[in-house]
Amino acid sequence: MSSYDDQDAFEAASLSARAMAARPMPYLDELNPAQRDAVEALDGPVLMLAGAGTGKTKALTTRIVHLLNTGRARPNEILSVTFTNKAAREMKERVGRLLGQAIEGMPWMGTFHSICVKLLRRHAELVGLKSNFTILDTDDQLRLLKQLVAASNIDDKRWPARALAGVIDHWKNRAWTPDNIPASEAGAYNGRGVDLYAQYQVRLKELNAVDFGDLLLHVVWIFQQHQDVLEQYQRWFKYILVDEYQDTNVAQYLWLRLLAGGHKNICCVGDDDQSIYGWRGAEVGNILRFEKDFPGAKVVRLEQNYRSTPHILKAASGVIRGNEGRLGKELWTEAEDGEKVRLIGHWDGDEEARWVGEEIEAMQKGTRGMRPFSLNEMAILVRASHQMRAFEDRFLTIGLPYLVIGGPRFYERLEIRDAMAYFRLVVSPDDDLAFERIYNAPRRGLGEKAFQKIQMTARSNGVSLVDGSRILLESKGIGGKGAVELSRLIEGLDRWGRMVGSPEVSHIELAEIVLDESGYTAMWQNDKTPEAPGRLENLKELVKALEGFENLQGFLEHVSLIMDNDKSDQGEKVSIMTLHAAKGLEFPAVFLPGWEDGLFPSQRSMDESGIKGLEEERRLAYVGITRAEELCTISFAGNRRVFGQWQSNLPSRFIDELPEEHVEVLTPPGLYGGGYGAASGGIESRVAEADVYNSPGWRRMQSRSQQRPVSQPKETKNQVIDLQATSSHTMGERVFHQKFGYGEIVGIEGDKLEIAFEKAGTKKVVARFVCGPDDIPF
DNA sequence: GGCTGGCCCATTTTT
DNA sequence: TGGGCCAGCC
Repeated sequence: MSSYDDQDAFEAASLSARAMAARPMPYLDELNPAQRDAVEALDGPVLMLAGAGTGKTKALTTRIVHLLNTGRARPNEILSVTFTNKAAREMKERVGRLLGQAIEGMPWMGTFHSICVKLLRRHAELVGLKSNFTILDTDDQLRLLKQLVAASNIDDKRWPARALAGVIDHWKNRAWTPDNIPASEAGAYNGRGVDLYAQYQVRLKELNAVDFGDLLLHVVWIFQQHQDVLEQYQRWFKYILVDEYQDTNVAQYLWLRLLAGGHKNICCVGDDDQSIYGWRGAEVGNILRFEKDFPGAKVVRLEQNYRSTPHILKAASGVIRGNEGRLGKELWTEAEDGEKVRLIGHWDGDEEARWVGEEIEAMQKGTRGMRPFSLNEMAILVRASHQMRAFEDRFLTIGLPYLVIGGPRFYERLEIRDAMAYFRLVVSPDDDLAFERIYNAPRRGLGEKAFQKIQMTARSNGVSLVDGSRILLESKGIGGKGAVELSRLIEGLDRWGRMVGSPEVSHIELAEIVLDESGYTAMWQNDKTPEAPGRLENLKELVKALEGFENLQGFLEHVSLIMDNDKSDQGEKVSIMTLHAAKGLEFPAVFLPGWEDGLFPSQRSMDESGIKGLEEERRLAYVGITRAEELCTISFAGNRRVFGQWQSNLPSRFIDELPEEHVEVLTPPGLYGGGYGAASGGIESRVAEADVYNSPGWRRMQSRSQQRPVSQPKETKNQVIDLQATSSHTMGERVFHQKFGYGEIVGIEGDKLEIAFEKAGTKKVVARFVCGPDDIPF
C-alpha cells in the first residue's frame, strides 16, 4: 500500500504500545453490563441492538479503544463506518478522548461514501475511470439526465428528468447495474428507464465522473469481479464496525458482507425501531436478518436508557409495540418518573402554533410547576417541513427566537455551487458540467445559442467545452460581445490554472483572484435583491473554509462529500426541525405537533407502502418521543389548511396507542372531549370529561389562562358550542361546521361524524366541531 | 437574452 | 396558499 498507510502503521504501532502500557483498562468500568458485553466480544460477528439513548456511541467507541488496547488491530486496520460526517467526526473525537490523544491514524473511519472514494481512487482503472474522477452532486446529475432525456425525444413534461433520477437512484441503492435490472422494472420511466440508465453511465464514464450511488456501486462491482482486490482488503481490515446498521441499503449491505466475508469480525450497531429511511433505500431487513447472515452471531441488547424519564419511555414503547416483526427491546431507566407525556388538541393549526409559542414562553419562566427551560433545551419536531411555517410565522410575530435545522445546506446554495464550479474548472479544465454551470454567470451575453455552438464544436472535435470554446473562437464561429467575453473567460481559466500550486499564490489568494477576476463577486455586489449581501457573506465564508486545506484539490474533494453546515448560531433559540433531522439528537423538552391521521402517519406513506409505510411512520413517532429527556408534548389540530384548502382531520392513530397511564390530557374539555381513544373506538371514554376537568394539567391550564388568555375569542366560542353539542347526533341531522358550513350527517361512528357538506363535500369530522343549525353563535 | 405572468404541483434527505 | 418552472413577450 501507499506510504500514507505505512506512516499510519508506524503511528499505530507506537500508539498501541503506549496504550498497552496504560493497562488495566479503566474504560471498561464505565460501562453497564450489556455495554461491556458488547465491547468485550471482540471476535466474530456481533449485533449490538442499541435502543434510543442507551449509550451506543459510548459502546462503539470503547470497543474501538479496546481493540487497539488489546493489540487486536492497529488503528489503520479498523474499518469503522457511519452514515454522516457528523457521526464520523463525533466518533473520532470520542475515541481520541478515550485514548487521551488525537487519533490521526484511523484513516478508515468515515462515511460509506468517503471510504468508497478512497478505495475507488486506488482502483479507478478497474471500472474505466481515471483516479482523479469528479464526484457529481445532485445538481450536476440532474443536468446530465436532462440532456439525455432531451436527446431521447421524451416529453419531459410527462416524464421529468427528476423522476428518472429517482429511478436510477433507487436502482443504485439496490446495487443494480444497467445489465442487471430485474425484468419487473422494465416499465420504469415510461419503459425507457433501463436504456437511459445505461446511457447515463456511459456519459459519466466519458466525463470521468461518478455520482454518489456509483461510489458504492463501483466498489462493490470491483470486489465482486476482482477476488484479489477483495482479499487484500479482507485481510487488511481486521475489524469492521458499522453504525446505524438499520439504515443500510442493499449496496452498502453487499459491500459490508464482502469485506467481512473472511474473518467475519463485524460489529453492527443499530436499532430496528429507528429505521426511518426506507423511502431512500434503507432495508430494515438487513438488521432483522443479521443472525441469518452471520450464523453464530452474538446479539447484545442495550436497553438501559440514560436519556428519558419512565413516562416518556413507556409512552414510546406503547406506540412501537404496534409494529410486527421487531427484534424486540424494552427500554428501562433508573430515572425518576417525572412528567407524563402531555397531549393537547387544538381547533386548528394556527391555534396549535399559538399555544406552543405561549407554552414555550411559559416554560422559559418556569411556571407550570416545572423547572425553567431555556430555549436551547426545547425543540419542535414536525413530520413535514411545510409544517414549520405556522411556527415560524407565529414566533416571528411574538418575537420568539428560533432556529430551523436542516433546510438548504451551505454547499447546496447557488452562489457556493457557482464558486465551486469555478474552482473545479481551474483545477480541471475538462470539467464540462462545471463549465456549463458558469459560462454565463456572471452574464457574458452567452445564451443558449452560443452554448450550443460551443457544445457542437467540442463534440465534433472530441474535446472538452473549454477547448471547444477555444476552437470556436479561433474559427470566429462566434462573434460580438459574447466572443469577447468568452475569450476573456478562457484566458482567465488558463491564467488561474497556471497559478495552481504556485509558490507565489496561495490557494486562498487564488480563490479570491478567481472570484474577483471572473466578475463573479461583482455580479453579486451589483445585485440589488435582498439576498445579495447574504450571498457575498457566504462567498467570504467559503474562502475562509479554504484555510483548513492545503490546496484547492483537497478542498474540492472534501466538499463533494461533506455537505454539513455547522450552524454555530449564538444566542438561545428554540429548534424547529423534521423528525428525520432529529434522529440522534435529544432535548429536555420536545413538542410533537401535527399528530393527525393523514399528516402523521402520512397518507402518502400509507398509500405508497401500505403497512410497511405505516410501520415506518410509527417508528418515526417512536424516534420523536424518545428525543425528549424530561417533557414531551404531543398535539393535534382538528382543522388544518392544506394547499390553501381547509381540511378536517382526525387525531393520529398513534395517539390511541399511547398508554393512558403515561399520558396527561391537557385538552380543554369540549374541544376534543371524547378522550383520545376515540379514533379507534377501543379505549373510548377512558379519559372521562370529569377526569379531564380534574387533571392537574387542565387545572394548570386554567390558572395560566387566567394570567394570560390562551384562547382567542374564536376558540372560546367553539368551546362553548362544543360543550352544548355533546355528541347526541342523529343520522340525517342538519348541522353546521365552522369551516365547512352546513351539511347533513350521513354517518356516525363513535365520536366521528360523516357529514355531506353543501359546499365542501363529504368529510369525516369530530363531533365536537359541529353544532346544530340553531346553535350557530353568530 | 432577460423578464413576467400564468400554470402546475405539492413528504421525509444523506452522501 | 405559494413556489418553481416554462412559454411567450419585450
